[in-house]
Amino acid sequence: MSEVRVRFAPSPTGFLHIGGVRTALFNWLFARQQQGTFILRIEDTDQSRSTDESIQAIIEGMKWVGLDWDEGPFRQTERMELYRSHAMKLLEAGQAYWCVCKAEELEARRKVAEAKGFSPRYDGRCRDAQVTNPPADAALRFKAPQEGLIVVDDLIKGTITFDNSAADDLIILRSNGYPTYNFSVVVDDALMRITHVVRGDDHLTNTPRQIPIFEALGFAVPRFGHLPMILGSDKTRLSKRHGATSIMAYKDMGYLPEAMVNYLVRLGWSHGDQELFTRKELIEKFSWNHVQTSAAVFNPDKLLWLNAEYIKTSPPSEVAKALVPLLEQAGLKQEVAAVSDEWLAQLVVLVKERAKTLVDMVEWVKPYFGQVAPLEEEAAKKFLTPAMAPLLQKLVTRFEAFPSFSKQTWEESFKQLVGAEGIKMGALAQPVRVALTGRTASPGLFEVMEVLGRDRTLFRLRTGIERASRG
RNA sequence: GUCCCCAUCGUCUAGCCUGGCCUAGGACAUUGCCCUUUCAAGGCAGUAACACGGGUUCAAAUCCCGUUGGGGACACCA
Repeated sequence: MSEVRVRFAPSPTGFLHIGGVRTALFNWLFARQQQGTFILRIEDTDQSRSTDESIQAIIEGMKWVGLDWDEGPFRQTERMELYRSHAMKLLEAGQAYWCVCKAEELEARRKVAEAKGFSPRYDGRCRDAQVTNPPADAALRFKAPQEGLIVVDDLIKGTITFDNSAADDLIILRSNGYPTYNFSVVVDDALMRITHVVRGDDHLTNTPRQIPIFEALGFAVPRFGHLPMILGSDKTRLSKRHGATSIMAYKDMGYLPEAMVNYLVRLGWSHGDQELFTRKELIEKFSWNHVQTSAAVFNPDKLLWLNAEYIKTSPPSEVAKALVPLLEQAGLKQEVAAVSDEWLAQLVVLVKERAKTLVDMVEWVKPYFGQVAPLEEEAAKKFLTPAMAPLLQKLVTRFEAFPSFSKQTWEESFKQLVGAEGIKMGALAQPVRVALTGRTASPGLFEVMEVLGRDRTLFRLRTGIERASRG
């Protein structure tokens, strides 16, 4: 049994796309399950579109979702000699030939063919021309087989058959000496001893182009697996117009990496009715034959629900840690510095079933920093009325009698007052809520008091009374 | 146009390979009710799908063929 070696091979032409993350994820899961090797390879042979910032974005994104690689990142532009020498091997073996057709000519001929209703493939003009003294700007073409069948046993889609009569003589070395995608992948996948090439569905038709190159080079052909695409709500390929597609955009919107992983893996893979998976479970349970064969529509609602689940069930201290940078961004840098990690975790517990994202959570958590409750004008106007002042004063007097805060005793005392006054719970609770949090919606009152502590609770109640007296 | 892939609730999916247990299950969303000091969360209930047409079979969501519909690929992009 040979060791499993898989790779994720993005091209650095933008941010890391969530579709890319999903592809990486399936590869990573398989590698971890099989105790194989996961390789990160940057396909940057298109020097006009590749950027260093994109490479950084890929690395940053991979790290954020916790997909660690065992080898790499390799950059194809650092491996040019390898592609050239293998291309020369094909030339010497008579399996490749120089093509002197100009790019513009090819373009024009393709258009003519298309207009006549023919397949827009290369017409093979230079195939038998035997160009032995190529000009500097000649391109090298692979002599693709013209008959026979290529049968691929796809890990996900099963047996797929392609007819070689439709095969094209691909350019493998451009006139500028750079290899093309279909050639550099083959050389790299072979040299890196990749055992399973798992990539997006959009590469399916590249497979019959690549297999003959593996064979011509004398390399073992790996297994292939083609993941279905992710679609937008209108069932077209997911793009910016459907919303955020960059993985880091989701970080910024307050999503947890574990939620992203869980969502992305369930989009196209299932394990019975299970919805929530730990990473360990994912590694254990992952299997190719439960990967869906059809494309899936990206559903932001379900992602949001999952994120809320993870906010509720993740260790509060970890959620707090992820929350801190967002609090700082929201202008609470000093306030955050003044409190303990434990208190922050307590704060997370207080609001965690109300916040669906960390960005939400920032809003929920704001009222609990600082001495004074930031009163919402409308709330204050409605509940902190002169008529309420005496009642609130009675409550404060009761609370002041307790030397320290106790949820149980304070709650009992509160209810006794409500009973004695013959009013409804809400009649007292809402004004108190506004005094304590400045808002009409908050977590349970006594949980709020607990987080605030005795002193601040009393302080905010007294401030509330002042406001109420003023009207 | 040519080639390839795909087809279960609005969406993600279970079931399909190895036909009967399917009166088609779960989840998100949605609707109603319950809980309740507010807002959530939670609980319960409801609406909602095998694309269509032929076969094969005692029996088809499951196997076969066709139609339709969707997606992808056809570059000196990856």
